[in-house]
Parts: sequence; C-alpha cells; structure tokens
Amino acid sequence: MGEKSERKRQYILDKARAVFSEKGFKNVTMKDVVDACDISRGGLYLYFSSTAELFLAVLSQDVSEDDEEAVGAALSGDASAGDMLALFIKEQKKEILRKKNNLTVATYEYFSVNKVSAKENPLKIKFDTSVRIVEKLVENGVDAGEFICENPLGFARNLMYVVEGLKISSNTIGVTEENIDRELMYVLEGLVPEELNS
Amino acid sequence: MGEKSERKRQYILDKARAVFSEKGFKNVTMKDVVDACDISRGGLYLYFSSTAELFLAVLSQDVSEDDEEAVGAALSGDASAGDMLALFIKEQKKEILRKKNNLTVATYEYFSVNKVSAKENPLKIKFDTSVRIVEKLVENGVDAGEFICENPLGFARNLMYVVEGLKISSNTIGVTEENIDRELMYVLEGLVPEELNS
Amino acid sequence: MGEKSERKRQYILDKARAVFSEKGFKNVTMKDVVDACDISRGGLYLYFSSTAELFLAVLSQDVSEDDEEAVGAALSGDASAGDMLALFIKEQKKEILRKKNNLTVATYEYFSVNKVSAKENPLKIKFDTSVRIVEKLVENGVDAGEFICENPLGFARNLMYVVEGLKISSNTIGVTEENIDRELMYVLEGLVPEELNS
Amino acid sequence: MGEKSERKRQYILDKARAVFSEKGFKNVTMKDVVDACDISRGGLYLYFSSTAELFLAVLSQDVSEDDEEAVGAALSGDASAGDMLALFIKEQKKEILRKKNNLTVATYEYFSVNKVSAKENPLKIKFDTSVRIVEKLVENGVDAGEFICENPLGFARNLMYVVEGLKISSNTIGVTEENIDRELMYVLEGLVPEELNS
DNA sequence: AATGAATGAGCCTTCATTCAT
DNA sequence: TATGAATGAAGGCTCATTCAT
Repeated sequence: MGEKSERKRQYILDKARAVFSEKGFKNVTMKDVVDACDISRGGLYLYFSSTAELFLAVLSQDVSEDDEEAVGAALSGDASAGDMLALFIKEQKKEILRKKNNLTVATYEYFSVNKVSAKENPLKIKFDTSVRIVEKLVENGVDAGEFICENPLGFARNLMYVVEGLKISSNTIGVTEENIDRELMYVLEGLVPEELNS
Repeated sequence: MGEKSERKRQYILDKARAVFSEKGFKNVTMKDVVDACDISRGGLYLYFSSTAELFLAVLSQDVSEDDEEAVGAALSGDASAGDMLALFIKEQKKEILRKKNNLTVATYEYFSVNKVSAKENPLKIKFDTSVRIVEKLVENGVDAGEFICENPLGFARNLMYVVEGLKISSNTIGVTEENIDRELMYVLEGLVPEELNS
Repeated sequence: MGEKSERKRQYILDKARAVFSEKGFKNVTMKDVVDACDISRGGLYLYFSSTAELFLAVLSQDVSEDDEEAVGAALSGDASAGDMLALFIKEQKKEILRKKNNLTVATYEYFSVNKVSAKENPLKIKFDTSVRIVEKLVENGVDAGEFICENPLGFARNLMYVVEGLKISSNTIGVTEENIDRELMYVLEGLVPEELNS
Repeated sequence: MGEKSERKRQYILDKARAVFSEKGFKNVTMKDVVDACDISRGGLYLYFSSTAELFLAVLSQDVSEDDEEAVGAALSGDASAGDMLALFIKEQKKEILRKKNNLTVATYEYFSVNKVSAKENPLKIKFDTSVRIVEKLVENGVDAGEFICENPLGFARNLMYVVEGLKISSNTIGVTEENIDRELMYVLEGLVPEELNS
C-alpha cells in the first residue's frame, strides 16, 4: 500500500501548499490543514506531526521543482543569451506576481524564526543559484557581443536583490505588473546602451 | 489625567515594540505584553484591545519618527547632495543590520496577512517617502554637478528595492555588512563614473 | 485577594483529594478535577498545572496533618503505654478501613512511578516515623512493666509492615474489620502472655 | 490452526507481561503492546480486545504458574518442613526483589480500581493459597517436632501480610535485601526459640 | 488470520476577553 | 483607572477501535 499512501501524502502536501500560500506559516494550524484536506485529525498526524514538518516538506518539493526549471532554462543552449535572460526574468516576474501557491510569505516567516545554517537554507541556496545563472548568462552574452557588462556578478546580485525586494513588496505594499516591468527594465538597461524587451 | 494616561500609553508602546521586535507579530500575545509592561491584563485592555491595534500603534509611531529623521536629514540643506545621500544610505544600512527593535519581520508578517489600502499602508507610505527623498537628493546632486543621472526616479526606486531585498534577506538568509556595502556601492556607481564612498 | 484565592486553592485541594481517593493517581485527569470542582479548565490551571502538582499538594497537606496527629497521640504522656499503643493502633485501623479520602492507592501509584530520594519520600518518612513511635511506646511499656519485649524495634517494624500489608490488601483483595482486628491482635500477643484489647 | 494461534496468543502474553511489568497497568496502551509484539493493531485485537483483558490473561497465567510452583514445592514430601518453609520464603523474597516481569504495581493498580468478587480475585486467591501452604507446612513441622506453634493459621497470615507489606514497600519506599531478611527472620523466630536460616 | 490506514473522541494547555471589586 | 481571577473557545496530540483489503 506504499503507493497509495504516497499518493495521499502528495495530496496532503498539495492542499497544505494552498493553505500556506493563503495564510503564511505562523497562522497555519494543523486544524487548517485537516479542514483543507477533509481528513481526520489523527489521519494527518499519520503523515506529518507538525506544521513545521509539513511546511518543510512542501518547500523541499518546491525547491527541487524550481531548481529543475531554472537549470533547464539556463542549459537550453540553443537560444541566444539575451533570449535566455529574458526567459529567466519572465519566470521571476511570474513568481513575483503569482497569487496561487505563493509560498514567499510563509517562507520568509519560517526562516526568520527558524534559523538554519547557510549551507542548508533553501532560500539562500535558491538565491545563490539564481545569481550564478544570471552571471553565467551575462558572461555568455558578453562573449557573444550581445551585452556590455564589466561586472557580471555584481549585475546578477543587483538583479536578484531587486527581485527579492519586488517579491516582498508584492506581498506587503503591493506592486503592479507595470511596476515590475519598469524595475526589471531599469536594471537590464545597465547591460546595453539600447533597449531590451522582456 | 490625560497627561498621565498618555505617558502610560507611551510606556506600553515602548515595551510592546521590544516584544514585537523579538517575536514577530503572530507569536505575540497580550500576555506577553502584559508581562513585559508589568501591568494587569485589564489595564492593558484599557489602552489597546488587541495585538493588532497595539502593533499598528507601535508602527505608526515608528513610521512618523523615521519620516521625521529622514526628512530632517534630507532638508538639512547645509550639506552637499552627496553627503546627504551618503547619510541617508548609512541610515538604511543601520536599519538593515539592526537587531534590537527591528520590526521588519513583524511588519512583513502583519501586512502580508492583513491587507490595507495603499493609502493607509504605512509600509507603502514609508517606501514612497524614501523614494521621493532619494529622487530629490539625486536631482539636487545633478543640478549641483555632483552626479550624472538621466533617470533620478528610476535610480531611487532601484535603490529602495535593493534595500528592501537586503532587509528581507538580512532576516532570512542572512547578509553581512560587507554584502550590504557591496550592493549599495554597486547601485551608487550608477550615479557617477568615479567612485563614491558611503 | 490573597485570602480569597487561598480559600479557593484549599477548596480545589479538598475536591481533588476526593477524586484521587476514588480513582487513584494515574486515572485522574485535569478534567476530572475541573468537573469535581465545577470550575473552568483555565481556572484550575491558575492554581495547579498538572495532576502531579495537585497530588503532591494534597499529599503534603495530608502528611503534615497525620504527623501532627501521630505525634500528638504519642506525646500525650498522661496515659499508660498500653493505652497509647491501643490508641495508635486504633488510628491505623481507621486509616486501613477509611473509604472516603483514602489516598493509599494513589500514593502507591504515584511513588511507584515517580521515584524520589528516601530522604524526601513522604511515604518513607511516614513509615519511619510510625516505627519510631511504636518503638518508643513499647520501650516505655517495658520500662513500666506493662509489656515484655526483647526487641522493641523489631516489633515496631513487624507491626508496621503488617499494617502496610493490610492497607494494600484493603484496597485490592478486601479485608473486613474482623480481619484487621485478628491480625493486629496476633502481633500484639507477642508483647504479653495475656491478652490486650484494641 | 488452533495450535498456531495458541502459540501466537502465548507469544503476545509473554511480550505483554514485560510491558505491564515496565509500565504498570494504566500507562499501557494497545499500541505499546502492538509495538512490543511487532504485530499489527488489527492482529492484536483478534486475540485481546482491551488492555484489561490482556492484563487479566497475563495475570491468570501468572497465578496458575505460581500456584503450581508453590503447590509443587509444598507437596514434595521428601524434604523436612523447615527446609520447605525456607524454600517457600526464598521464593517470596525473590518475588519481592524481582525487577523484571514484576507485576506487583500493575496488579495493585488494576485491582484497586476494578473491583472483582473475592471468589474471582486472583490476588485474593493467591494470597489465600499462600496462607494455606504456610499453615500446612507449619502444622507438619509442629507434628514433626521441628516447630513450636500454637496458632499455625495466625502465623501464616502474619507472615503473608508482612510479605505484602514488603512487596508494596519495595515498589514505593524501597527495601534492601537486608531489610527483607531481617523482617522475615523476625517473623520466623516466633516458630522456635532457636534461630532458623532462610 | 492479518494488516495498517483512518477515524473521532478525549484530554491537555494556552489565551483573548470579561467583570466584579 | 486599575486589578487579576475566571471563563471558554481553540488548537495540539494521542489512542482505542474499526474496516476495507
């Protein structure tokens, strides 16, 4: 029955993700998840024994999916560096705007209370991965004559901190799609004298 | 007794700020505040009837103080634009690194769950104020020949989103003082071909 | 209001004693006590935060009362050793037979799980005290020519172990008043060739 | 399959005995037994449907085994009454001191809450059996001129109540082997003017 | 016979909130 | 104003018991 129970575990994770997305981390109770899953209290405890355990399980799934996507995008070597960077940024934009299943707030809440070592902090791992991808893309673009950039790493970090700023702002003070476009465009203008379309 | 009760209200706010700083928003109970203030439960309710009310009161005070400081700094016209910008950035850096009385986490927690209209969102008000200050300083600097900048508003927004990114990162993935300096420096380099010291 | 709350504490202890007497220790829940006291759940927690804490409070009261009684009985020097021993044994008999407020089982349950050092074990303290009282009474009786006994300490210990055996038997296999009389008489016959009435 | 299932029933009883010995009665859950037996929850319920049923089954086995041993010892007519009594007492001492598979606490817990008729109370049956054995041995000893005793039944009851007192004390206030020897010796001295070694 | 996932009742504990003083 | 005892709702967790397979 391992298969069946694996399916249920996945079912719970999916429902829980929606709950965390809606309520953040601290506001979520086991009862919330029980209600969302429409199972019994005891039933949930068979699979997860705390909201923290549940959240980390949701998150770890999230991170691996994201990594695969990101790496996949970055490795598709048949496109120009500019196109790939545009694609990468499109993904970031999508995530900033995402309403459903957006774990940003829950994640920030969780990791601002539960400190983990940098090596194991999935938020940091994801951030650093993104920085490296952008850096690499820019270097490729410079090599290909598409971009002009003296400090690809600095550029990449600047871009990703702006993305972080936009993400949190999106969940607190609110940002429109136009806001995001304008900000990302502003950063990208640093790469070339001419314009670049996202 | 208005004066006396005003003093007590202020006393409660000061104690509560420390509590929110330490525990975020959701984890704070009225009992925590009661204990911190060493007053009675009923006594606290005479002044504030929920942690949300308390938090907003703490925050509004925070925002107005910050505004005053910021505006004060920006208006002290006896310094060069560059010096003033350096001062402003120093303040931001201090806030990013602040351990004591740091309401960042509590604030994000609160406003990501409790949506308020943009007009009344103190986080948004503060962000917009900061953007305007930076924009003005840069314009002044350009006028005075200190800076070169074609888009002061864009620059200001970019700077403030990076600051937001650094703030949240400081509470989640951790940033060192060197990280902050490097990022802010990267942004400021956009203002001039030469270097500028924070 | 310390006085009032002290009265309530006492009220809870009295009700709790009845509950422990009826159900032993492990079978008692905080809810049982809440129901017996007809107060709110939270209300009980203001005074005691676990059944163990409650039980120890009940017990400590019990022990000090018992000690006073016992010491009082033993010190009333205006009676003969025989009369005093008879009185002491009457007390033991009363305790063995006691239905209401009988903490024997709860006490055995508690201390068979929660080991405490001999020095602090009220059961042991009580046992040893009783042994010493009996020993002293017998010595006095021997001196006064009332009893014949070569080993007062051995006699005292034998008596008290029989009492212990009767106590536990009373709560498990059941003993009648006749059983008790017969057993105690058997022990006492060791003191004198003639009979002695309880 | 009756044989096979009988073997499994026995297996469960053996494991359960260890659990009751370790945790008493009330603290034992069906889950504890399931874990100890390494069988399924449902599987256990096929054999026993509550901890009470399980406990009584463990106990009845215990009692019958004990009885057989005891009766066996008492009937082995090839030894002197003194030797047999010494053997019997050695067994009691072993049980008082036994750490593993000691059901004393669980038994007292169970029967102090769950009252059963005297006829069916295994504790009472066991006690009475022991009394009768001792009585018989003493009578034999008196007949053989080994002992002097005017009241063999009184002696037997006294001995067994002391044993009960020692058993409960062993689990609550603690007794050393020396304590036990001394007490039993004190009782036995009543049988003869000379000493008798256990 | 045997399994183990699932249920739901029950107890534990904490807190926001009220109210008599 | 101020106190703090008291309440009861809410959520956490465990376990006996059932049942489809």
